[in-house]
Amino acid sequence: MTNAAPNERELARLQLYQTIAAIPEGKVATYGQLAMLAGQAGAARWVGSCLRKLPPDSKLPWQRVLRAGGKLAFPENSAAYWRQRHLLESEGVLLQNHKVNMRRFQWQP
DNA sequence: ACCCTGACTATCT
DNA sequence: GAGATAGCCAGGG
Repeated sequence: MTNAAPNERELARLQLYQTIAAIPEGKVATYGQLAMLAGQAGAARWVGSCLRKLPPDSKLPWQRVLRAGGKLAFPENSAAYWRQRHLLESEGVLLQNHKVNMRRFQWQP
């Protein structure tokens, strides 16, 4: 370890993973929401970077993480978009006009 | 230390 | 309601 200070950052990352794992099937959360729950309010982009680093075989329900407006974070023409969309729909999270109705599907811990 | 990038957001046209 | 803009945090070159 190069850091003398105890890694606040890594601790937050673990808490982030833990929080994401707690999102129930059929519900979704936003990047900003998760950042706040992980004690890193305002760090929505940090959440995204953490998810991007996840290994392909991760058990984490990354598909339940959406943008604030209910849209997926990927462009609609990308493979990742449809991968995530199919996963969500198989859990009962439906999309209308390329976005999820947050009023209905957002997780509220 | 500086600059750029990104699985982000809120606000204003 | 769809773009453009400006904040935002953390990483990496």
